[in-house]
Amino acid sequence: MAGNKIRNMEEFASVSGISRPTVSKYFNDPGSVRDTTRTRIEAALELHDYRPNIYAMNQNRKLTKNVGIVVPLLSDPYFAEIARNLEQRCLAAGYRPTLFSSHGDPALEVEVLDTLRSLKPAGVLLAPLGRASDGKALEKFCEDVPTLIFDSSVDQIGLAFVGSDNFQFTTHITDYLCRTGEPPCFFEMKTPANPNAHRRRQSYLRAMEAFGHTPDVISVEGEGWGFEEIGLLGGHDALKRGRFSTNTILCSNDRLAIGLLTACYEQGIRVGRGEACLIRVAGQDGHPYSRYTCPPLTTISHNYDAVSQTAAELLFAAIDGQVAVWKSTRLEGKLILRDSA
Amino acid sequence: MAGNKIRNMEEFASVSGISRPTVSKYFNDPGSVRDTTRTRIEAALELHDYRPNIYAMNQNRKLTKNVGIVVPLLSDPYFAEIARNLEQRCLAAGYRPTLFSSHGDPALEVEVLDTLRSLKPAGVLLAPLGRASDGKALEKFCEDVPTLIFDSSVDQIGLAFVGSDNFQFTTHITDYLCRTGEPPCFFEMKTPANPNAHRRRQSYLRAMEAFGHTPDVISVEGEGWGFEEIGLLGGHDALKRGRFSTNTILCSNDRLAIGLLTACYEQGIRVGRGEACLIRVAGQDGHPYSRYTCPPLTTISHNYDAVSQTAAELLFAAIDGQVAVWKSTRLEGKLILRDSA
DNA sequence: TCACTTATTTTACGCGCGTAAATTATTTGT
DNA sequence: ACAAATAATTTACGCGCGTAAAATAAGTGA
Repeated sequence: MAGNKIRNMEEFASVSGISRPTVSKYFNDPGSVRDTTRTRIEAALELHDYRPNIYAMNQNRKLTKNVGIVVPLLSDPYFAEIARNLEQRCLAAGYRPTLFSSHGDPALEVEVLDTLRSLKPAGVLLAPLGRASDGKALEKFCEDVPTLIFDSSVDQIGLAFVGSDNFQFTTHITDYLCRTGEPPCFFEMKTPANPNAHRRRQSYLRAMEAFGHTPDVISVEGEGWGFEEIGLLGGHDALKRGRFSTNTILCSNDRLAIGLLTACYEQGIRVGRGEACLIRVAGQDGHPYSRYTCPPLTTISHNYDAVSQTAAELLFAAIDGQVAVWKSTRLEGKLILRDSA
Repeated sequence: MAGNKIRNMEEFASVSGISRPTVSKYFNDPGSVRDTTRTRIEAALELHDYRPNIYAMNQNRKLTKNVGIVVPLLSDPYFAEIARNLEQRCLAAGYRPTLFSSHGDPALEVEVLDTLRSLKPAGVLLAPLGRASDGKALEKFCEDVPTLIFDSSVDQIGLAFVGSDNFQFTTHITDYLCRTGEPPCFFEMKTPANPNAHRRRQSYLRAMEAFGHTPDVISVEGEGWGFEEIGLLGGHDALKRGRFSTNTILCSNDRLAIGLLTACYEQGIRVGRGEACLIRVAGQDGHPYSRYTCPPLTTISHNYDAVSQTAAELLFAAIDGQVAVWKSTRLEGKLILRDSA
């Protein structure tokens, strides 16, 4: 570990008694050299702690071992969580993940893609901003770089899409709410950034129709990615104006629900399934904070593990040259029953 | 923008009518070439959209334009927020920021530093894990790479430390609580990961003594970085056992408070300053979600902007060769009055 | 043991750019 | 307009490694 200073691969090769090309081969794929050779290299590695210069390494390679992970908003714990999950899978597969956030800004998203391009990544795991994304730029990027789209689907671009089955999400939780009380109203943003929101509204409408109930969609104003604030303000407004036609509210996503719950609290409206409760509120996403709302939020949760595993595996397969036709994988969510509904 | 494919700087230099060394100079610092030259290069840039190969660029440079940003846990919105802030300042200053998270794991923190080292960064903005950090590894890293420590201080390492004045935080909010009601108990983790927690407890004890009250510290069990869960479980336990000697609880941080508020809710204990409220709860940090707890959390907030600005400026100054002796900057927080206390 | 396969070594080149030194061109002050 | 100061060009080398081709060595199976 703490030996002489090794300046380059040449020197390291000589102290390990192996030729430089073989050492180079080892670093590109430790499994590609003979066992005895690998052992000798790793023994030398223990003694001298040398690391190849990544800049020199990547200069002459068409595809590096880099993998870019792009999410719309890293300060949203949902994306932070899935990014962390993906990051570890990349590491485990021998790639070097780099995290990027578009910070909710389409211009930044394009900049991120440009930056990414210059990194010559082996592949990219991209969760687009959605509606606001520069579709042309995304498409062009996907042509140049093996890109797997996750979370929210934008056309049929990239290698494949992996996300959650919004139809199943909303249908399932709507069904639950109908069976256990009054049928739900649907609380959403009027102009949602994310296409999943549209699917959820559609699914709500269809599910309500199928169950023989009259749907009621409350679309609140608000731009951007401050969903809690939008839910809070829109919730206050809707509550004051008596906009909810039943005592049950299904929110388009958990962050909106978090804001709505705060609005309910501030107006002294007790939420939950208990006797003394006036309304029920449910969310969708299984947001890391949904456990800690008051009351704890009933929601339908993404299968974080399955989504990230599927996404990572599809990307790695494509990187390994396994060509496959574009496909969309949508995974089912799991209902998490808590006190809010 | 959409012109012929330029393969390298040589080709780009020829189409722009400038020599390659001058073009190289331009990319390293656009201000270092004559105005007319810069204009011509930028005109050519419009036409051919060439970007230098970053690997070749960085190979021969001792210090790159990279800046590493390391936080203990990116899924904590507090760190996500400050990381975003720092990221944009780096970008604005012409650096290439890269985000890393230690994910609460000391071993990962060391790995991150190793990775960072191989990126030859011009500088690093590092928020250590704290108590659990491998102090030796941090110190060694700081010797090799210009590193500015922020958020939580570990010895006197790196270029400087920038963070919040925990003493002022706790003293200020304790004072507020004492003036407006019963003096607070202090709710904390028994073995906090972060050294700031120790400072806050000390400050609480001192402040209570100064104000002539008897302190009461409730230290709850729990390891790791799942503070909300620790606050929830510890809160339930403490409430059931009547551990709080007054009706006011000051939490060591907002995430703990979020968990405690949920515990209160689940036990039907009304929190706030109103008539019908049994207890008051306050936090510390100004966590992005503190606005959306029920009731909204009174807290003392970091000055995010000032912390990140100071940190960034100190690092950039050091990178520019402005030597300065190690110093610690601790910025005051601002009390945010909401309904919880 | 011999032929065969597979892995390693030797040799050599090039990637794209940083950078230094000497020369030439351009700008600036007066 | 001329000398001085500044900037750009020319030329040339090297960084650390990928990688290809040919030669050699080391394992493998019968």
